[in-house]
Amino acid sequence: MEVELENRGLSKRKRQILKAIVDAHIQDGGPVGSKYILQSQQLGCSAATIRNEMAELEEMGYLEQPHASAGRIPSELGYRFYVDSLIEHYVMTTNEIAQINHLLRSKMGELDQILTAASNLASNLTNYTGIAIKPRVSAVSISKFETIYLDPNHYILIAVTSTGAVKSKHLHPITPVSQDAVALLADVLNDCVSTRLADQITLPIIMEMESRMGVDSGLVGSVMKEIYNLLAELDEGEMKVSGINRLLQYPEYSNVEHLQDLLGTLENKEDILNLVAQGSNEDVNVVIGSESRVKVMNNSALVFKPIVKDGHTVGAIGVIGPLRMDYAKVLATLEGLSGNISDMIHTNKQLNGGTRDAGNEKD
Amino acid sequence: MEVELENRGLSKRKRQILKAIVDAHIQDGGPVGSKYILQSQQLGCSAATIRNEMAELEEMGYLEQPHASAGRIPSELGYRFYVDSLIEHYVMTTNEIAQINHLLRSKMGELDQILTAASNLASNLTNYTGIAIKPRVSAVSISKFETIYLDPNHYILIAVTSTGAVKSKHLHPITPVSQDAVALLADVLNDCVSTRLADQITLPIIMEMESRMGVDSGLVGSVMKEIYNLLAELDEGEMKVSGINRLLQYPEYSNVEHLQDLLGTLENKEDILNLVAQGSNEDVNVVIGSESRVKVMNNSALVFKPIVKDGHTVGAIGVIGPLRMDYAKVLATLEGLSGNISDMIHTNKQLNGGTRDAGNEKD
DNA sequence: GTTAGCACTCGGCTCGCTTGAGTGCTAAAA
DNA sequence: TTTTAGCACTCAAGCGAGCCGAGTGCTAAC
Repeated sequence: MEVELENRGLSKRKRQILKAIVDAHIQDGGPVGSKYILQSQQLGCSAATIRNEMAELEEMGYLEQPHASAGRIPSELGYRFYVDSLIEHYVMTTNEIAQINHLLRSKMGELDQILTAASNLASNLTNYTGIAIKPRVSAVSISKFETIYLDPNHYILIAVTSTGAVKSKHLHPITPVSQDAVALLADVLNDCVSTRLADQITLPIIMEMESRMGVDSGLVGSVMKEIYNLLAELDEGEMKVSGINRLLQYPEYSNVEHLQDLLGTLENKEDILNLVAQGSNEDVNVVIGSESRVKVMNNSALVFKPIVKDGHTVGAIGVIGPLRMDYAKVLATLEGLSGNISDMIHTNKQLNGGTRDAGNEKD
Repeated sequence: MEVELENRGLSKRKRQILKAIVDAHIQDGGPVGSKYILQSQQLGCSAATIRNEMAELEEMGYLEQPHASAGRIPSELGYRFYVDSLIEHYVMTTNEIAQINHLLRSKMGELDQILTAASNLASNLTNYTGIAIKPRVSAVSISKFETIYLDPNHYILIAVTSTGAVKSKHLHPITPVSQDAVALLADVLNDCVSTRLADQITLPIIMEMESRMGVDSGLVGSVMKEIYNLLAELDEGEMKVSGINRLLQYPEYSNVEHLQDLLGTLENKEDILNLVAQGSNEDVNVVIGSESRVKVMNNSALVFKPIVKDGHTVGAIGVIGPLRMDYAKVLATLEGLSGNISDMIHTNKQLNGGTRDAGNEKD
């Protein structure tokens, strides 16, 4: 009974045929006919039987026919079933593993850089478009402030967030300030603002700050405005795309409309950031075409894997491409990459005693 | 004689015909025939005469014929002559000016953000792909260091460059350090390293730093390594692209190869950063197809305007698109945008005493 | 339930035809 | 010498007919 459920009532033969069709279609992109299945698979039956099965699979919604006298192609439901139940585990070649190790190890840097490198690598290894994401973080606070005095009309405000990100703002006060005032400002901010969320900074707190700043209380107003901006920026999320040109090799994107849709989505970022925000934090997520509510994704698939540190999603890497994506390979690649990245950001100390710099995160 | 020279020996009529052809071609993208010129222009001669002139213009290299029985299209030389001598000044609509003002003023922030907003705007207003560039800076030094102590195994190094950019690195020393040691490190770095270029940091200097750090001399090695990395990153330049999808509306990019070439170039960034680095610092630069040594640009044109502050190029905005670009409009738009940006970054003090300016922050 | 056979469908390709925009050339006019 | 009118020529693009072949659905027999 469980097996029946998991297989959604598909006989073993139907599953084998469906898998063969998806595999073949992923490879050439053309419709797959009964004759091809007959000779590629070893199921002891004739083409006519296969045709019957295919007709039933179509009726069940797993296959589609582009036109009456063509073979079948998988429907979105077909891909979904394939990804959930039929897919074979792809084993990365030693060469691929070596590439991951080499590039990521050499590109040690802040999380930003690691993610960008990883998205590049994902694109290279899979031949689809890679994306690197820094997700929206809603409940972020600032854990530490610092100020750098440059001249009486110019100082820099530095903020370290609870996720470890460092942000800076240049400030140009109208009335000249002293180095001491700027230093005091950092102390006051650390005492009054840090570890508080935006909506926990109340008027009494601001008044206390102003009183502690004494003659330089005028600084508080402008600084607080910048802090709000800064928190808002953190809230936005970021996304980098690499390997757009790889899309062009897939005939599905010679349809200008599909290409335009996808490029528009990549441009926008909003839609994809939302999808990633909604996704599971643990697994690799697969979004197939119109499964998402994002209409523009209709003819494409998105696969992504969040990078988790200390229970927080600090980033994600992914791949975007045509529906007939080589899911097996993409899943394996993203798993491999994310494993490496997690290792990197969890190794706090390094062998060489040098720097190790897990970018945006907190310890 | 001077006029002759400036017009490269083209009679007034030839210039009028050439301009009419370029204008028409920019608009429809098709070859332009003698008949069209006859009725669009008021030059008192017949189609046959125009044909003769066109034949001569072709011989001189300003026009090309896609095939024997088609009209003419401008050659790269033709575009160049058009841009240099024939172009009419485009006057921005009040609506366009309002858009620039509104969006840029509302997007006050660090230079990064301004540039990105400007490139978006350039793309919107012109209907081509916009780019925002932070150029390579070769002779950059660090003007100020700061450190932020987080815990005995984790501190942050902050560096402010001579161009005002702020960069940060997380460091995780193997042996625990004290807050005082980290603070001392900042002082030592400010005394010994700041204002020096990378190749001016010699062994004696490093030894002096180690001696001043006392028991914590072990920190110096790892920090110096990060500083080198940081300087290397500054050296790289950055580029953001917006509105790639706009390219698809131009039939020249339905040629998959051309599109692939251009997308590849946009991906790479190297080529365009080089072009911008070579360009004039003052004017709007126009690079028409194979004029540049970048082969992949063969079927596209790049127009960009550097943003200069205190004699240094701190950024650039530009537009990339097909050869038959509406140069008049693009030139006007970029001039307008860069004017606004310059105003913004030169206003050191703001009415509200708020922020402004140059910063590229790192997390 | 499976198979063999057959008629049918339909996209994609090729071929030839027509159309029309646009040219170059020549010979006459200015 | 320059301009013009006229004419023959060229060639891409669009259209439709026709063929091909892969692949189907259906039916009748196993």
